[in-house]
Parts: sequence; C-alpha cells; structure tokens
Amino acid sequence: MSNSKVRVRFAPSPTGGLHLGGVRTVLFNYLFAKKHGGDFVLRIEDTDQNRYVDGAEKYILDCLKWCGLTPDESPEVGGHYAPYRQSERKAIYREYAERLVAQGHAYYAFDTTEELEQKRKEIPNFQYGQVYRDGLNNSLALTTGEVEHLLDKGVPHVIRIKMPTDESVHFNDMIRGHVSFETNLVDDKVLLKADGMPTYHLAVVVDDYLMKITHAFRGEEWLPSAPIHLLLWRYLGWEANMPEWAHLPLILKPDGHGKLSKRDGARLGFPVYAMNWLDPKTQELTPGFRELGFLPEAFLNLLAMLGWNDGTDKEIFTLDELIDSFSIERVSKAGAKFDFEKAKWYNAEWIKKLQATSLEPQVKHELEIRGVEVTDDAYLVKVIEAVKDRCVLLADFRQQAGYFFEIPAEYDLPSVQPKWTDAKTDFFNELILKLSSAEVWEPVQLEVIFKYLVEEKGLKIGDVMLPFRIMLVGGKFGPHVFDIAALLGKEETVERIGVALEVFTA
RNA sequence: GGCCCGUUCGUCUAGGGGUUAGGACGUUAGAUUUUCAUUCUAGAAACAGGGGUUCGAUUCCCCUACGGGCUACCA
Repeated sequence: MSNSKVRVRFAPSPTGGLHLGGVRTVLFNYLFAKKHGGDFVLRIEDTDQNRYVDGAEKYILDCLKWCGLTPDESPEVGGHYAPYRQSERKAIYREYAERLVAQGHAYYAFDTTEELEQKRKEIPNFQYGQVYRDGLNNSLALTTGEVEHLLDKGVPHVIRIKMPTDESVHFNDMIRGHVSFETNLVDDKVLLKADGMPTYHLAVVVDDYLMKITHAFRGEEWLPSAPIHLLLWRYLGWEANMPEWAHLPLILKPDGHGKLSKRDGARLGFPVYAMNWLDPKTQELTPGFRELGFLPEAFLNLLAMLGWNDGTDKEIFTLDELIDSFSIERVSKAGAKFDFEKAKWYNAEWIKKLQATSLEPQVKHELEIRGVEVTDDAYLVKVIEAVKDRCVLLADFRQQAGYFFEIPAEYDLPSVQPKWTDAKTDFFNELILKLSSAEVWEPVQLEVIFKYLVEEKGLKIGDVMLPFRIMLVGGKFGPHVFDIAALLGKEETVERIGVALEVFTA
C-alpha cells in the first residue's frame, strides 16, 4: 500500500433509480474519505449500452446532491482523472486486456452465446473454466494459426481471464477479516465483451488503478468475484497499489428474506429509492424518500445506522458527526432488514431537532405542492415552530399547518353536533363580540376572556373547548387552542367562529 | 447443485470467557397534556441447535440447521 491520500469511489450503473443500498454504499465511502481528508470519486459504469437509461446519470447526481454527498470528482464536475464515464474510456480497457492475453493470463474466446447456452443445457454444472475450456472455441484450445485466422476475419470474440490451477487466493476484508477462495472453483470470467466494452471486472480494476483508488467499499454481493479482481491486480503488476477492500452487508427485505429490491416498495408500502424515479421508457414511477417527506439529514442518519454504530447509545447524528465518529471496522457483518417504522422515527426526530427557520423552505414547498399558498415566510416559521413536534413526515405539515393558511374545508361534525345546545350558540356569538373588542391578542389574555365568558354563561369549559378547536382547525388535533387563535389573529379567529357556527347549527 | 458470507429481544443493534445480557424502534400499561401529538415512568421481549476447549461459554473451535449472496458478453 502506498501511503497516498485516501481516495474512494462509487461506480453506479445508470440503469435507473438509486436504492437504499446504493446510497448507503455512497455514504460509507464518503464518510471514510472525509474522515481521512480524502477524495470521493464518482464514476459511471455505463458499460452496457443496452441497459443505459436516459436521465439515469443525472438522477444519481441529483440524489447525491439532495443527500449532501457531493463527489469531489465526477462526470459533472470533472477532475484529474477524467473521463469518468466508462463509455468514454473504452480504448483504455482493450489495451490492458490485450496485455493480459500476451502474458498468458487471459485468452480470446470465440464461442457464441448460443453455443454456450447449449453447453449449459448439456452439462449440468457447466462453467467456462478449468474443466471445459480446452474443449471450447478459444485461443487456448485452437492453434496459433487458427486464432490468427479468426482474428483476421474479424470474428466476434471476447477476452476471458484464465483462472490459475490449484491456487488459493486470499485477502483481508476490513469488515470480514480473512477471506479465501480456491481458483479451481472460479470460472474464467469475461473481461472484455465482443463489443469492446469491459465488464465490471476489468473496468473496476483498471479504473481503480488509474484513478489511484485506495479503498474499495462495495456491497457484499461482490464478494464472490473478489478473487477475479485480486488476480487482475496481480497480473497487471499493480498489486502494491491495490486498494483495501470492505464488503458491506446487504439491506434486506423487512418481511421474508432476500435483498431489498425495487418492487418491494410498492408491495410493502414504503419507498426504496432516494428520490422519485420516473422510468422514461415505461413511464413507471418508483417513489422516493424525498417526495414522501423525508429530510435528507434523517435519510442519511437512518442509512448510517443500518449496519453501523459508534459503540455508544447515540442514534441521532449529523453528517459531520458521522464523519467524525465513522469507522469501517465497526460496520456489522450481517445483513440488516429495513424497518420503515424506525425510518419514520428518525425523520420525526430530525424535524424536532431542526430549527423552524431551516425547515421553512422545505415545508413551504411541501405546502405549496399540496395547494396551500404561503405569502408570509415569518408567519410560516412561527407556525412550524408551533406544530413541528407533531409531524413525522414533511407531508404531515399539510394537515398540521394547513389550517393556519386557510379556513377549514371540513369540520369534524360528529364530535360537536350531537352535543350542541342553544346555550353554546349563545356562548360563541357572545365570544365573537368579546374577542372583537379584545385589546391584547396573546394566548394568555385570550384564555382569560374565554374562561371568564364560560363562567358568566354558567357553562363547563370542557363543553366549549373542543367545539372552539374544531371551529378553528376543523378537527381534533393541533397545538393549544389559544396559541392557534393567537397566531391566526383577531380577524381570522372571529371570522372562523362565525363561519363554523353557521355550519354547526345548520 | 457448487462456492462464499452470515446468525444476540418482532426489527436495528451493544457486549463479550464469570453481566440482573444494555440501548433504540415497535408494542403494552400508567402519568402529563380539557384535542392530537410530544414528553415522562414502568412492563413484556433475545444469545439457532449439538458437540468440544475451559473451573466456567452467549462469547473461542468444530459440526449441523437456518438465512443470504454469487454462480451472464448485468452490475
């Protein structure tokens, strides 16, 4: 290991969407890099043109932007090791693939997809490797002349790694410790495809080397192919520069088992993507955490705690605190089932924790897309302050704060009408007069006026408190009534009582 | 099937040869709040099984079981 600056990378394939596991991988990479004053590199694995989806790359960038995990180098901002898109680096990979062939660590294979499919059908546990490669259509089995002839003719071919015989490959994983594999059991993976594009195996090694990546953190699903990558680093002569590895545990479905997947969202009723993803081909919308009303701080926080903790009971972390206390060794080995209830709890905690002023722009947006117009930002801040402790998602502000901006469209009549009396009508009519002439408009004074009138009319306070609340907000929720009335202002409060009175007594 | 990885309350996890096995979410019961929530208090709830090693194992080792991943010219 050279002792150069820490550099980590995330290499998503732009096939649409960015799920929880992806964001968490980014997060852990980012935390590690920042903890050590290093760089976070984003490169795009658009190796397979057939699967590239328009807009997907921008979507990934936007997700990271929302989360606040800005890459130091990316296709968007560039960097010293550009280009950062695999498709723009095509020529580079061929060179190294050919080098491996020349060294005898890789070979040309001319077998067609159909031929291989046929083999798989005929032979139960067919693997392109040790056992069968000599009988197949490749430069190991063919004579030099035959191979040259095929190459000259331009017959489509791939380049495959030649797995060595009777070797065991082992390495140290920062999370799992010592891991080892027998080369005899690993097949000869394709390195360079017939269209000249690299597979992940070649690309990840070549790019990590060229971009001077020092630490490679990825999902556990990559563990089985680690020996291929290791051998590639060795054969290319770069073993001294090989990054340190860590394979992150998977995020699992909350019910049943298996990796959390895109389809689980719709099935289980919660998002699995960071932000809404609209598939340009199918027009299918996969909902995201952002649109559901999650704060980026909460989203990051809950992801970080899925498979990691700092060893204390602390659960609420800012990004800076995460950076400060992060340690890759403390990432757990076992996969974690995603728990949406806990996810919501994190969001509620963050809404409580954040100042009303910093929540204001997001709440304003939230209200506006739900048809509530906000003209006075200072007023909104006060409203947020009053109601934020009872909101779990940003979307909850629609119900919890909406009535501060518009008269209730509906009233919870079943809670008032059955017990309505003429005495109450009289009380509220009188209240309108009393409030209209109030000189000070503060919660305490309003309460005094209200209680005095209750006594004067010989009523019980419990009889009129709830109706009063429902007049102002429409239902049985919200902060203290007098706080609401104070915020609403005299004119609005009086008007609402009048309007509601008509509805109640209709 | 083969290979690899894993296994502490329902879930996320702490711990680690001798602990009343700790916390959080959820849940239950109370308190507070003349609404709803917040808040507070209390409760139920876990070391997969079997063998070793050891004075002692949930902790270390082995086996089994279970779970997961990979096994494409996808990443």
